[in-house]
Amino acid sequence: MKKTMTPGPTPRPTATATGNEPRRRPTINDVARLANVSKKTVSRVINQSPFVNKDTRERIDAVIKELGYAPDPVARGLASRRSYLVGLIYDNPNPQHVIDTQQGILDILRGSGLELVIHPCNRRDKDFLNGVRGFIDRQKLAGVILPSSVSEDEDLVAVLREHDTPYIRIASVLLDEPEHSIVTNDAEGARQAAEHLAGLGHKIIAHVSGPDSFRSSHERRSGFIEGLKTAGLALDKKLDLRGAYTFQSGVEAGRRLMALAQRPTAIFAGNDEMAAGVCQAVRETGLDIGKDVSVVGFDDSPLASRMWPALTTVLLPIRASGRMASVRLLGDRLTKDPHEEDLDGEVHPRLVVRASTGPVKA
Amino acid sequence: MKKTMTPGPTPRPTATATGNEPRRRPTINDVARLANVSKKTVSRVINQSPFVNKDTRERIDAVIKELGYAPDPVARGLASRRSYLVGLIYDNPNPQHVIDTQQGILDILRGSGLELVIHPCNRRDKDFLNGVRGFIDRQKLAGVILPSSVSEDEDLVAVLREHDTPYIRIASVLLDEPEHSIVTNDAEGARQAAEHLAGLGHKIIAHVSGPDSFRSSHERRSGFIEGLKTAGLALDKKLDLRGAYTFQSGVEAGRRLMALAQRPTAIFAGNDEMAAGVCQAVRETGLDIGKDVSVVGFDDSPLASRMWPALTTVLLPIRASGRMASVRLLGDRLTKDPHEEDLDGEVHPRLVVRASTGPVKA
DNA sequence: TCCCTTATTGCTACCGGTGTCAATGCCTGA
DNA sequence: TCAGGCATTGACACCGGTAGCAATAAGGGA
Repeated sequence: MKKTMTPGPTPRPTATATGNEPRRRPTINDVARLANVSKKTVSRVINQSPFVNKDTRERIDAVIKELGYAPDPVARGLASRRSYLVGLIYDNPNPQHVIDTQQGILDILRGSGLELVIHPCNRRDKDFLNGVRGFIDRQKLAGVILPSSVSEDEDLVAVLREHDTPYIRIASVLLDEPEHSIVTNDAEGARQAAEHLAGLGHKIIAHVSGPDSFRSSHERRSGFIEGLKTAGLALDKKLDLRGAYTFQSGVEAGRRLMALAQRPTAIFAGNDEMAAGVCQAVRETGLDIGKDVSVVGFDDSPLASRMWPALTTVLLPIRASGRMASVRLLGDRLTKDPHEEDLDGEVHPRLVVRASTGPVKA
Repeated sequence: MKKTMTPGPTPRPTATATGNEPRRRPTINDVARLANVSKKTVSRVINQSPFVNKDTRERIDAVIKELGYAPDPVARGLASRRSYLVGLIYDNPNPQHVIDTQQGILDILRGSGLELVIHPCNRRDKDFLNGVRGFIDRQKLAGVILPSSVSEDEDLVAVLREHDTPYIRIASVLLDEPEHSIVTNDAEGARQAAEHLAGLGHKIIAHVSGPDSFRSSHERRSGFIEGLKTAGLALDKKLDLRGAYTFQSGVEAGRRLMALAQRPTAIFAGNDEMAAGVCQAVRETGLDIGKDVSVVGFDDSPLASRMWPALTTVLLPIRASGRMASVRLLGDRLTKDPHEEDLDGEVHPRLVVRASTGPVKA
């Protein structure tokens, strides 16, 4: 239908031919012209407006398909004052968490025309809020997802509200209205860890918790204590240490525990990083992990399965929480219907038993 | 100059007033009006056009500052047919690589008004190219960065060229014109590993390489062989195994090596994942890592420093390569001048000696 | 003094969509 | 037969910038 009559060489095979000319993407105007309607009507069709006659809609859909037309998200963003970008803000975290969250979000975004823009930040940096402000103000994000590393920051959330940016917080407990939250129920996982250790006959059990500033530290600790209680045990004050979710802090806590007159026979660390550190400290003492001392972590990071002996830990379904967050955030803007299980607002941790735990020595 | 004379109600307080009304962002029109110039001239200023009178420029800059104006990237994207988004496409995430690359890119993007959009993919999926095509066609990316997991895919690169999307490939060796490449010189690091082991007196040294399909596997292997040669050693065919860059493949290769009549006293694995697997296999035999058998990895992943004993490995400056790629990709679009060291087109690996290697047993 | 250059700047038309609101056609009840 | 209501559709302005080119002012040489 185009310049097919030119007598010259290379007569451009078919419609999809890619000569070396610019090859412009079809626009809404092209569709409108070919379907013989106004662009507004085409716009209605691509936005699934119910006020379009069935025949008209079919005709337009046919043209869209023939042309391979897809609306330009940039233009849509400008006109509607809402970009087709989803923001992910996070702080330094555990790489595996980041990756899993990204994957989860993308599981949902894929095919919807939305893209994921990432924005790591540093909450200790006093300028971090301005960075975030710039980010969400510049791009008019379709929404923002806040994983656990930043979801508890009320100042951050205030900024989002201020800019009318929809958001979802992923956290160990409910922090907000349920519509804005995905709950990971960390306490549940810790409880399982406690029951597992108690079930192996351990009585002298220690805990190394994460930093005070994270809600998850408290949740994991209190879930653990609760689990112990169920088994008729209590957490001795001397065996209740605080770490910082880092490997090094795990090493230090482990050393302190190993130096005690009455050493624990089992240790539950608030995450795998610290658990790995604890293992190192135990080894320094010449004791065997899984035999002399059982160690449990939290997260099921890649580290856990690659350590020697492999670490018993609590698997937190981060990727699933990312999917749920996206579904909740975008709901109506998604093209395909989400899976049933992603509609739920919470995930449940699960204990993964490996070689780092064993029955208490007689 | 505005509608100040209207007698009606709600005379709209002042320009900067922020009641609780929406608080509209200033636009180029606001700047133009206040500076008493046309928007085109303001546009020239924000785009650093040289054809603006100095006084005019200063006046406009002052207004911009006063208003806190920042151009809307979406509108700019629409008008200029180039978004302010940088794409990162990658496969197979070694999480740490992904994170480091993202960080490196963001080190440079930060403050430039550009954002990072991520697009993980699966090269084994036959539809992956279409996914990528949709991605770069929809968003008109300012550019794309291809880290080593995808940089060798010529079909992918062809798609980028086809869509006139600028790109940079990060790879172990030069794959393209230098302007499109960042080179990581993996061979160099492997050579250091060989020299280290030879220096410890090892003679019977094995290698577990990555999969054939990655250039980096060959580079690391041939660098290693070269290093051995320098030390007067050669890589025995029986000790030259192929893995898949996965933990499990490392375990398997390690077992095979441990089953040999003449066991190697040192093993160099093509990455840390496999090295961890090798360590596990060695342990199964009852031998001690670092004493009976020395093991060297490649990447310096978090795993390396958290293992017991900590792994001697080759640190690959991934983050720096991400920075370089961004600088090369965006050059002129960046607001602040890049650091000297980020202008270089290649990074150099470095051996990190830890506890998994030691002198050969007498 | 006048025409031609060069330096600046603004007018106007887009980019590819969306929002508002009026217009059109047809059906229904009075 | 006529007004009113519902279902559809389109005209037009606008989102916030950029691009091409004409317009205007100032400087220089003949």
